[in-house]
Amino acid sequence: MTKQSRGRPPTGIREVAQLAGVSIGTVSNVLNKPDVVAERTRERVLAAIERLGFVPNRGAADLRSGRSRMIGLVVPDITNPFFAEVARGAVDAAGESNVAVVLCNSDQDPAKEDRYLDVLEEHRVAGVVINPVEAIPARLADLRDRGSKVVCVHRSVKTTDYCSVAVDDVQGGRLATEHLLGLGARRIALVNGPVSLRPCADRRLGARQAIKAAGLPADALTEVQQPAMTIKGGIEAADQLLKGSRRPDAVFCTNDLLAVGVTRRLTQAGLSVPGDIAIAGYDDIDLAAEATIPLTSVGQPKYGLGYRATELVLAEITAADGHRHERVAFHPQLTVRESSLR
Amino acid sequence: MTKQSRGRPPTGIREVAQLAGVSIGTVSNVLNKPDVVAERTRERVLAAIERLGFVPNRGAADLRSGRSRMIGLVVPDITNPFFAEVARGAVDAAGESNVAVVLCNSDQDPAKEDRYLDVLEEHRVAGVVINPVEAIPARLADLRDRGSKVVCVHRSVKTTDYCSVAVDDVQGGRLATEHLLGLGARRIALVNGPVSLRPCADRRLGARQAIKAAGLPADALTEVQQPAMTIKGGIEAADQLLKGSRRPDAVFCTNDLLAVGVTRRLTQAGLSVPGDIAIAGYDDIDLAAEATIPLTSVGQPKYGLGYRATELVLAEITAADGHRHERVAFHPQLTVRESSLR
DNA sequence: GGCTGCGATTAAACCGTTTCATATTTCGGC
DNA sequence: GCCGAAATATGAAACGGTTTAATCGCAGCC
Repeated sequence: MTKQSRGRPPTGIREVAQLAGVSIGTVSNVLNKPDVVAERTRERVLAAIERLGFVPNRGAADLRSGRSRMIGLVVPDITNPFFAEVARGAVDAAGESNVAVVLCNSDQDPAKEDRYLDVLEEHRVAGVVINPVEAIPARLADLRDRGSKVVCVHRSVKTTDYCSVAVDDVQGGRLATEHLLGLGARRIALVNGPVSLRPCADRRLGARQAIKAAGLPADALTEVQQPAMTIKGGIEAADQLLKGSRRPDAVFCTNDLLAVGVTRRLTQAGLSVPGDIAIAGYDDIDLAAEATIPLTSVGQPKYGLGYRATELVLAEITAADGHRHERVAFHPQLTVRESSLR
Repeated sequence: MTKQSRGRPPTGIREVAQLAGVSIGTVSNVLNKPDVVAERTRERVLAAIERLGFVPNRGAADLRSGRSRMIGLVVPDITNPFFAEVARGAVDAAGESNVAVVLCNSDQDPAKEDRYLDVLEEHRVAGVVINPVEAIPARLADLRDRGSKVVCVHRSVKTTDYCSVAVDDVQGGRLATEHLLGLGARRIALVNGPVSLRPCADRRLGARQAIKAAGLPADALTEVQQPAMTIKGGIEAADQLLKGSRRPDAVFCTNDLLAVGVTRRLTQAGLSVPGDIAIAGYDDIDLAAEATIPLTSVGQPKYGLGYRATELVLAEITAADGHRHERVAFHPQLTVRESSLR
């Protein structure tokens, strides 16, 4: 229990040393290289530590040793369930090594990202796991020069200057489209977000690949773009589909909210899902499984993404120099639910 | 841009001092009490800092000054959207003061909570914002004795030993029930989780208060308890309601997932929501607004909870001794949607 | 002209550890 | 019982800043 009265000078390594009757160097050894100190001594020191309720000051230790037991995690928004999962994975992985994770929300704002990176730099974090706003902010180089290892997560990185962990969106697009084709669909609508976003572009590419591989003409895939990837956006997209001359027999939405919106509008219009039109979404958010018509969706191993990225950064931190940057590609996974059951 | 070649000795305060032709003490002053140093000198120093790309080592500064620019945030699970919001609020509030937030997930496991608190203690965080597993772990006292300020969030605290921020669940229960009564409901079913959970007990209490205040007999409120507060749990609860002799004319569920389940089962059974039965949920999760029948729900200012708690802890940290602990109670807010429209 | 007072600057001590060169102890072997 | 090597323990320096007491320069004042 080791109560201390408020305000008592904090117990430090020297008081432990004094109580145990050894030098402070020995106490330090007990803490860091227990095998180098004789058992009897070690026990005595440990007893003193216990008795005094001594908790080493990691900051001081880090200062002297030049190491650091903190990493930064920079995500656009922890409120986004996707990144919450990523964060969870990161924190868990770091926790295994007793490394603390500093959370930062960039809000997709380069300036904000910068500010947080400043903070991380000041704290001399050992590493940073980041979903960068821009492709590769030059800023990251500074960070690394200052000694922090950097790993990019959920963003494809061209350079081999950093480790990175991402999910193959092209494959995901292919997966969903192949599934719909397998159902017998021949006129597939792609409800997409802004293709300026890499994931949207990649998922579309995957869809096209699947169409081509199936030997179908390119116009078997028609695209509707929607600036906002929300339920409302999905509803609007569905309206467009309903207006069109040739109704599709399947819809692939590049995210689940769009898919939910589309589903809602189509059923509302009297069409049966999946009877008349099969639907697949992307991201496999909670809502997908819980929707009135459970939604087929391409899931991403979000937790794994964060976990692995953090493992990588920890490895790079520990690595005795010889470190080869790694580019890890996770595979998306298709979960088939009622919305595409025939 | 200030590039540094890999491995160059990191620029420290002394190199800045040398370049600026001043002592290191002056540089420190420029950093911490800019007004105490002459303008000309300050400019010279700032120029040197800029030129060298100097970034102060916060850890070293904290060590000597005894302060700390980090706080810990301990939540059960960042993956839970509720706590994601809280975290967002906390990070934002801390960011205002350039304080870093270390994220910890206790998983409702006292042992895990303890381990994370150890980590925070070692890092000598200035404060901790925590949603504690148990009412008030004795552990928190240790933390505080070590110098960290502690604020409890989203958990009612009996003692006045800590600041705390919580939402009034009794009021929330009352709010929802009053609303249903106002609709003309006279037989209300309460679909509740385990009342061993404080929020569940409180929300029920609020419901009862509303019934009583309306001058209705206590049995105007019937309760169905469900161990799992999930959609599936809601479906099962609805089954019980359907079996019962006197069908209720309104249902108050103590969380939204239950409510979604109940709604789904009732409509599936041919009943109209809100026509035959009005439904209200609790928490106002995203799903509530996005459900097929948008759900009336009692919302909690989650973001505000985290933001305020962090403000409090920062204030307590800064406070020059004279600090009175504060118990902040947030008011829940009812959002009426289709599920209870008449 | 000497003294005071004040703002600006400095040098040295210090924060709590780790590190490392050095000192001391232990111990097997003869 | 002695020797040298191996095993342990030690003390001081160092990490990168902040803090404090002391110093410096200089204007104002009698």
